[in-house]
Amino acid sequence: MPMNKVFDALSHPIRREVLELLKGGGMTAGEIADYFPVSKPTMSGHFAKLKEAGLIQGENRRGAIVYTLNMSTLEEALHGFMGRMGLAREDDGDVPALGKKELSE
Amino acid sequence: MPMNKVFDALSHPIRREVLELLKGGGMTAGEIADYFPVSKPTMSGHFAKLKEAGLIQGENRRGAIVYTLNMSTLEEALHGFMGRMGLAREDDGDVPALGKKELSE
DNA sequence: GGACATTTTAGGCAATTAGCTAAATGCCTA
DNA sequence: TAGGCATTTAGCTAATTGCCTAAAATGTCC
Repeated sequence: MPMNKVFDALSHPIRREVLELLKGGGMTAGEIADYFPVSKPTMSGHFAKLKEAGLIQGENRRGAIVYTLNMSTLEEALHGFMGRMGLAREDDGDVPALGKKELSE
Repeated sequence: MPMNKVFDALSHPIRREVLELLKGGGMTAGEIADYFPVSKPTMSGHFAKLKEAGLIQGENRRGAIVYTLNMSTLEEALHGFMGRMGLAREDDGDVPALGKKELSE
């Protein structure tokens, strides 16, 4: 998934909080919406943006839509950017962007 | 620094690329601007947003302004969000957000 | 102090975003 | 199939964003 859309989706605090909420498991659109002080249509727009970025997906379940987190997309974008910034995870081993020569000058 | 402003600043690809560029050391506003296909005033606006988020700082040096990266702000925001999402770094040890009881059900 | 280079501010414009209410759609269940 | 609940779409408004050019500020150096 394009990193641009992921970071765009992450730029709104409500959308970040939705992801955090879904960490605990799938929730219906209405359940999620009840956590936030905005209208359901507004929340629907936030869901659309998160879905477009590949961060969540919706599934029809008995008349309601259950949204679930797509952790791998988030992980990929975040780790991708951190890697490019030299903020790699410890188990990644080395720092390919900066070799010995550049470090010593 | 407020995480909201950091993620807002990170939402534009040019601003993320500026950070990446500054990884290699301080650069003047003009030098940075030359890397991007937009006008200098537009870049100045991007710098302002990065500065407001605490991601960079500017210093006067012989008639030019040298911007430098503030890695700790980026690290704090990114690790903070990842921690809340359960995407902790490997050396963080455990996963405080989900204990044994919740895992087994 | 004056000319020059660098960067930001001002002002303007088109597009996008975030929010709302009201209406339409989807989908169960009786 | 009709009613009802859940969700999205439509249509609107206000505010913000991102970009531009032109002008102003800031600071250097002669």
